[in-house]
Amino acid sequence: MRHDSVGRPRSSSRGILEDAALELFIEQGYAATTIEHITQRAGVGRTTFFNYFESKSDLLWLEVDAGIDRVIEELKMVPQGVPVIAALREVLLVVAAEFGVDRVPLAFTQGELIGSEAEATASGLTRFARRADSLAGFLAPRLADTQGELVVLAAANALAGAVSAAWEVWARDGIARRPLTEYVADAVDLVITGLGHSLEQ
Amino acid sequence: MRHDSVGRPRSSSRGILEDAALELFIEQGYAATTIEHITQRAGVGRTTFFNYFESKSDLLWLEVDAGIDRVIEELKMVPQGVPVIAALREVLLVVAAEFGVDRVPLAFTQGELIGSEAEATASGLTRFARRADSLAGFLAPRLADTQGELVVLAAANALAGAVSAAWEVWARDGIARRPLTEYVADAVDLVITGLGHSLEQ
DNA sequence: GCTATTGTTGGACTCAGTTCATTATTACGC
DNA sequence: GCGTAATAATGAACTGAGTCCAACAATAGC
Repeated sequence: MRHDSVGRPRSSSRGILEDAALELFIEQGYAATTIEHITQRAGVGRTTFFNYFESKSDLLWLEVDAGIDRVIEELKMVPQGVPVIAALREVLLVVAAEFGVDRVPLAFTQGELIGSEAEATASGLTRFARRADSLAGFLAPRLADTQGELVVLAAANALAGAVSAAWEVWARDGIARRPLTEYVADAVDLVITGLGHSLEQ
Repeated sequence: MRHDSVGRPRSSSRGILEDAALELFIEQGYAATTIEHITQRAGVGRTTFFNYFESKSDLLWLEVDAGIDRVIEELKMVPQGVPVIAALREVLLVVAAEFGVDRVPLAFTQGELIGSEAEATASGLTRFARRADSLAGFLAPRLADTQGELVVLAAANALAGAVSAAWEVWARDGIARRPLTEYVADAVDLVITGLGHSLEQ
């Protein structure tokens, strides 16, 4: 069988587990649903769950994880010598354009059902970290000549924060939401052009 | 209530637990230390631990938590009408100045000992979230007239990301570290003046 | 068909974190 | 001092996530 980039098996069990989990989350909420429930409904053994997901909360962030994967892919293809920030912005927008209303993360749409707010926050932040890491990995070699570690990390964190805010507001805007691209553009440009410039004077 | 060896009463076990935990983390690492170990060494019942801390990982972030508390306090005292971003920057620098080399979070100094990298990341990100929330709480009422939710959240997240990067690099710089204020100033200014301005052309 | 690879499984385990009713300690009014 | 109300400490029993591992099943390639 084939494996994806994270090294996890890819077969039909994954989709079955996702479907079972979604049903149960809607029926009884996230907190009340145990991994055992999910695997029982999916008709597989409990251990199998951990072949496909690292934790229960992974199920809430499938789309965000996919988005981050795509950003990493696209960043790999950016040629050297291109203006760094502009290229990064472009990649973030291109990937955002791939996410329509059918790809809103469960974490946001089922927010009320989750119950354990802390766990949702913590698991969401794991995505923030991965996003920040991916951006730092892109920036570091391209800025190392001129900038120190602090600048690279601060820039990566700030951009990751902006993109996270974009996803969150987009998801929360419900049926009235505009395309994700617009949210990401606004948030990222705020950081790129500067808070001082945009908000004050 | 417990008494120490001299027989003097102690109003709370919190300090004892912190000390016991620090010892054990250094002796055997974070992952290998259970809450039961900590409470045993502290001479206290296991349940008592949860009277003082929400989770084991809280012990890694005591100083960061204190810093966020201080920022929240200071932000409360900022008068209305003051330039928002400038005031915020000032508060972040003032609080950073309170943290000397004796207040480096265990999360960073004992990083190698922690073992469970994922848990350290996740617990650290909980602090990021609280920091972002505190900044958003400050910005929201002051920008609501002119700015939407996205701008407020993106700005808060970006600044929180920058400050987190500052703490991290400061902590990692080891014995050669300069004052935390300098790191925070650089990181925050990067976001305030804009990545485009600072990093490109 | 044979075999190496990859996927699935259950069982036993550790430990964080929760709940709750009970008991110790302290603070305080008198 | 004495009694009492508030607060802190405690143990016991529980839930459930996540890990480890050895056995077993399915499959692809040959």
